[in-house]
Amino acid sequence: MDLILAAGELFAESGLEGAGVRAIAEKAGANIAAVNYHFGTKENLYTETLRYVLLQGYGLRPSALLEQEERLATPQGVALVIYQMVRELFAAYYSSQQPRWFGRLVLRSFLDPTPSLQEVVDQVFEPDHEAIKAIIRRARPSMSDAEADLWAFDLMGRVGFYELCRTPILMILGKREYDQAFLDSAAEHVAHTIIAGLGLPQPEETTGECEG
Amino acid sequence: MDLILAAGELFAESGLEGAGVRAIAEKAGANIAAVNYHFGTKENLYTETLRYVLLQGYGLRPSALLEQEERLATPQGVALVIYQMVRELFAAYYSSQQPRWFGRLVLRSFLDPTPSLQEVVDQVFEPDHEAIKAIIRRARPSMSDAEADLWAFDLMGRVGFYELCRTPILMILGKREYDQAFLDSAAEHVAHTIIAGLGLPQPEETTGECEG
DNA sequence: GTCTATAAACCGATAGAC
DNA sequence: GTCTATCGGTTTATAGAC
Repeated sequence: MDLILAAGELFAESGLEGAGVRAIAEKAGANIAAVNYHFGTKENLYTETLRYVLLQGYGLRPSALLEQEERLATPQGVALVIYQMVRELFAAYYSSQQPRWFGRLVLRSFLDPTPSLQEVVDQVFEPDHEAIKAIIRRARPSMSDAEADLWAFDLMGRVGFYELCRTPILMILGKREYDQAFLDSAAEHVAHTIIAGLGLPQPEETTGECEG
Repeated sequence: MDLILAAGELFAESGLEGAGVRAIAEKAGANIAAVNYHFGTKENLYTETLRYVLLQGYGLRPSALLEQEERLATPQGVALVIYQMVRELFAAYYSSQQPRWFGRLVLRSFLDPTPSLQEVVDQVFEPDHEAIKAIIRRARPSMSDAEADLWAFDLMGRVGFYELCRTPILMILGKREYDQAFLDSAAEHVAHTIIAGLGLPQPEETTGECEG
């Protein structure tokens, strides 16, 4: 197993301080000295792991949705794009196809900021944030920049919430792990309330997975 | 300075693994051995710190709002209770009167669960969650239990988001720290959209602008 | 590049004097 | 209850053989 993949899983689980290079090397099937040989320090490995997840791991980029100019011409089209984006964000964070630690590592990078966070924000989060704002502005062109910020934060925050609060949410729900039905209903709820809040018409073909 | 206050600040900043007992004792102006003398182990100190913040530090308990039976009789009253609750939650998490590390420590306790989390969830989060659900049900009595869960998660998640993502949000906004005007507008946005989403009338006496 | 051995520092916990 | 000194273990990082 690659050192970055092993490190990402352990960093996501236990944090930068909690995960040791011994455990990382052992999980990767490599020698302890390999970490130092390839990355120099543990912090460098952490930085590279975060960069890998955000720049290569995630297939989803909301900014790509902006290019669908023709779909954004009508309120129905904007609603569908928002619906699709929320569903894909949930899939990116909670799909069993993605390693489960991707989202958790991203959240940890917010609580334990390293100098590389600025770079990742500039290259990933800021463009995505602007893209979400632009899509929202298609629904309400008169919206102020500050209010568009709040709507965009709203959207991303509600997706990340179910990862951040996974443990207490599962305790409250009395479940052992999220099931697909719950994640589906949560994604539907987020998409539905945002679309309704923006005054857009609800897409009809909801429960399915919109093929465009 | 009290050991718990010093520990809370450092645990919030660096996590359970990142904060050392030496640094905690030094910040508290106490001897290293005092930690072991009063709390036995570092994990016990962490547990007591979390308990202190959640059971005594926060004045706010949404479940207390449930007792205002007469205000919950009308849609206008329910809307006002929700509005007030969101404003108070924002104040509890972001007011300069509260130590800034309160919210951060709570978030960390979700990512690095200890056995004490179950107790805190049972005593604090689960009752508050049920209280929020009950208030929401006053607005939409026919709502299913599962949908009320999602609305309640929604509310809490959007409050906590600005603490969790404080660093990237400030990077995106190009600010150095939250100012009161931004926090006010964020709280207004959350309250406004939830009240509107539940089909309730907006309270008139909102300090902000939103007239929909 | 991969491994062993080890350095140098730090950690939490504690014994024992006061 | 407070302090010093220290124990035993762990950490990251690295030197050097292969």
